[in-house]
This record gives sequence, C-alpha cells and structure tokens, in this order.
Amino acid sequence: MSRIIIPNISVDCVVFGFDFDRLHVLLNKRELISESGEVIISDYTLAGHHLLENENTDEAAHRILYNITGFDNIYLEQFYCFSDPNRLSNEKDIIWIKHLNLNIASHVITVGYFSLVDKNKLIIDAKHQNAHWFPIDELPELAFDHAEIIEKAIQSLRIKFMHEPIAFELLPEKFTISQLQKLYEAIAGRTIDKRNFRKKILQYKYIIPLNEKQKGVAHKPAQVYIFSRDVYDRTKKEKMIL
Amino acid sequence: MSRIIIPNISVDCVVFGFDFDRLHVLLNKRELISESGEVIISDYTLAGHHLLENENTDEAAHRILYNITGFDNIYLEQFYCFSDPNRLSNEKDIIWIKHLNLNIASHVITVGYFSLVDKNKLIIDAKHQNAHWFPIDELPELAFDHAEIIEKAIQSLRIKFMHEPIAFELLPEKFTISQLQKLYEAIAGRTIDKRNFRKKILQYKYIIPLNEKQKGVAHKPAQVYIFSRDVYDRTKKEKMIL
DNA sequence: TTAGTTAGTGTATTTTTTACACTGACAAAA
DNA sequence: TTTTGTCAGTGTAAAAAATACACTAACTAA
Repeated sequence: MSRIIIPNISVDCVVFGFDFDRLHVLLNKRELISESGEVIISDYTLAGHHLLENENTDEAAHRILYNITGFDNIYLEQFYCFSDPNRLSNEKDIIWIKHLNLNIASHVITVGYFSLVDKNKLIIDAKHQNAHWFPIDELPELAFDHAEIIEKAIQSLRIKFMHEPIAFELLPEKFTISQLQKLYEAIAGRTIDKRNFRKKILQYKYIIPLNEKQKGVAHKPAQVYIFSRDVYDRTKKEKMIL
Repeated sequence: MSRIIIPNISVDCVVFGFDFDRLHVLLNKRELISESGEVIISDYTLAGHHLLENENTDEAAHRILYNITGFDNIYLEQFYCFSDPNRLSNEKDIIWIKHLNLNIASHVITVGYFSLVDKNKLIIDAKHQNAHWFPIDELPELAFDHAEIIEKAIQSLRIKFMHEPIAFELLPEKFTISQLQKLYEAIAGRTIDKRNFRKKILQYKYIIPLNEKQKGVAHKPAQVYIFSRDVYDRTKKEKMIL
C-alpha cells in the first residue's frame, strides 16, 4: 500500500550527532552526472520527504528517520516552517527536480525538525549509504535552502538546550561528566571550567551515578552516569528569567 | 487583482495585548444561526487565512493583521506548525466549512504566529467589529484546534520573553517601570518584589528615562521610559544557561 | 484639608558564580 | 618494570547576583 504524497508540503530533518568533540549534521549526497561524464550537480541535502495524505508532520519526520535508520523512537523537535515561494528555485534545484521528474508543486513549504541521536549508535540503513556526517562548522555545499534550515536548527537547538535536558539525547545512555561537559562546550561555543561544571551538574538529582567505571581508557577511568527523565520530571522547576 | 488561495496551507495569528493587568488574546466571533433561529454555532476563532500563491507565511501573517488593523508593522513571530489531519474535523467545524462553501482541502496545515500589540493603540477595522479581547485565563469556546494553538502560543511567548526584549511590543512606546513589572508578573504568573525589579531593570542601559512624567493620575506621577532597540543590539550578550 | 493611591528608595543576608592547581589511576611505550 | 602521557577528580575564597523587607513622596478626588 503506497500512500499519496501532498505535493506542496514537505518535512526536512536536521539530524545532529556528537563525536565528543564537535556537533555534526547528517547529510545526503546529491549527484547528477551528464551522459558525457560532466558533473552537473554535486552537493548535499537534508533528510526529507513530502507529507503524505492523512499524516501529520511529526509522523512524517519519524517516517523519514525510520527509513534511514530503522529506529522509530528518535528524538525529534519541530523548530520552524520555511515557506519562501522561491526556496526551490535555484538553477541546480530546478534541474534536479526536472531530472527526477518529481511530482511536486512549484511552491513547496517545508516543516523543519531537528533530531538528536547518539552518533555512535546510529546505523545508517544499507540503502542510504550516501549519508555522511559533517561538523556544523565545515558544511559542504548544500541543496535548496538547506543551509538556512540548518542555521535555524542550530539556533533553535541552542535555545532548547538552555531550557530542557536534551543533551542526553546526543550522548550514549551511559556517559561521563567530561563527555557531558564537552557537549555543552560544543553547543555554547566556549570552554567551561571543569570544577564549576561538575559542581553544577552533580547538584541535579536526575543525573545518577552508576556503580560502574569507564573501561579500556589510557587514563584514570571516569565514573559513568545515566540521565533519569523520571527524576527530572518530578523535580524540575520553571524559572523565569528577566 | 485577487490572488489565488493555497487550499491546504493557512496561517493563524494569536494576537496578544496587555491591559496593565492581564494578558489578552484577540478573537473573532463565529456564529451560525439556522432559519428557524436556532443557534447552531457560536464560538470564537483566531485571525487567520489561507496562504496565497507566491506568498510566504510571514507575508500572509502580516496581510491578515493588516486587514484587521490597518497596521503593517506589527510584531510577529512564527511559533509552530499544526498539521493534524483531523484538525478541522470537529462536527461544528465541518458544518461551518460546508455552510461557507469554503474552497479548502480536507487536510489543512496551519502555521501559527503570535503577535504582540499595544492593546490601547490597536484599532480594529470597522469591518472586523466581531473581534474581541479575552484574558488568556478566561477564553471562550474556540473553533477548530484554536485552543491548542493559543496554548502553544502562550508557552512560546513565555520562552521568548526570557531571551529577548519583546515585552516592549506589548506596552505603549512610553511606559513606566510599574507597567513593565505588571507585564512580567502577568507572563511569569507570580508577583515580583518592586525594589528588586527596579534594581534589575534600571541596570539595562536600553531602558531609557525620558524627561517626562505621567500626567493625570491620582497618585505620585511615575517616570516614563522608552526602550531602545538600538542600544539593546549594541549591548546584548548571549548567555548560555546550563 | 484629608484620604486614597501608587512612585520611589537602601541595606543586610543568602545564594550563585567565578577563578584557580594539584593528586590519582589507568594504558602504552620504553 | 619503569616511565610517560592523559584525563579524572577534588575545595576554597572572592565576587556577583538574588532576595527579603518598610517607609516617605507626590499627586487627585472627595
């Protein structure tokens, strides 16, 4: 049973991953080579697809990521809707759309989602082996308005980071305080004092030490922790900042 | 020149106003009475309309507010896209759409904008006299999924309030510190100590005292201030909160 | 003239944030 | 087996920010 595509509405997913050093984005290679062997298009796109009939955008975003990764429980957050009538009107994009004979409207709006994954755990499905990770400050040439979408996704991610405990979505289930600190440094774009960071973090009761240490590292093994959403939900307090 | 409507994409505006006591939302009365005089529908809707061809959602939102108020420089901020396939499928809404013979798709997604206006300055256009203000905690019965949209708008407004100086969009150009405090109290949902609030606010150089006092009030007249976006842009510093 | 109302002000205490340097435990290399 | 390199883990003092709290001033209306 194949479902009907809505030609003028799509969903694009900005998938973020963290390698304990920098934030990365998952992108798909887009390539078009002429019969004479000339490279006409060679750039990257976000994971995206059109909305289907009888589907909401959350479902579409989950479907898109499920197709790529086989996971259906990936963290997703809608952040913005892009609706410029000319957002698909770059010369290359017009060629691409014509080439693929895509049945899409001339004015397509897209709903942007950002997704947080454990980069080391995520497995790219065999039929998506043109997917690659790029550090957010070394992005390749991008198709459509995807550079703009990524820019906005990063902004939204930074703001969300300040309010909600979403860092843990980017880390392995079991993580060390240093790993968490490096993630905050990557997001904030500055270094943080180690002792002050630990003091701050360890006062949160929803970051729980396990009876377990790092193994196989060439230095003093670190204590490992897990995040408990349960404890978080019970202890969070809203704080209004002037 | 009338422009073509996009049948499956709309924009809805949650217009916020402040009466120096509570936050209010601007709503339109929707009424359908049968030939026998029976009230079939009597509830309220947000200001909204379909996207037009060759228009982005920002433009649509401004157009919607321009039609109601005659102002084209109203503060607007996109906050969420609502895409439930059944969002227009309540019994009353189906009757309403059939009654008006609206040329819309069965699955319409809508992009939500919130808007901040000076409630006392805003003039409702003569042909929109079914528009009324409601305190956000005393909302009437709402059409479609507009209750949900307003709820999300309030959440987004609260978050935005913490990051950016948007309070001033809800106040007259010239305002007093007490008025600003009452607004923060309304948004935060709690009282704030007067002396601490003033200490905090007056350290921001972008809140500038005028050589002018309140007039005609039956108490000590207050100093009036203006907000300078210019000074704000030059002095703001990003602060990353863990 | 009085009553009612909101404006405007300072200080002491507590809490939070910041700056800063050494020892400990492991693996890999010598 | 010893050495080297690397990251883990720890406390304190100073500065800054947040909090709690009560009275006088200036206007209008009665």
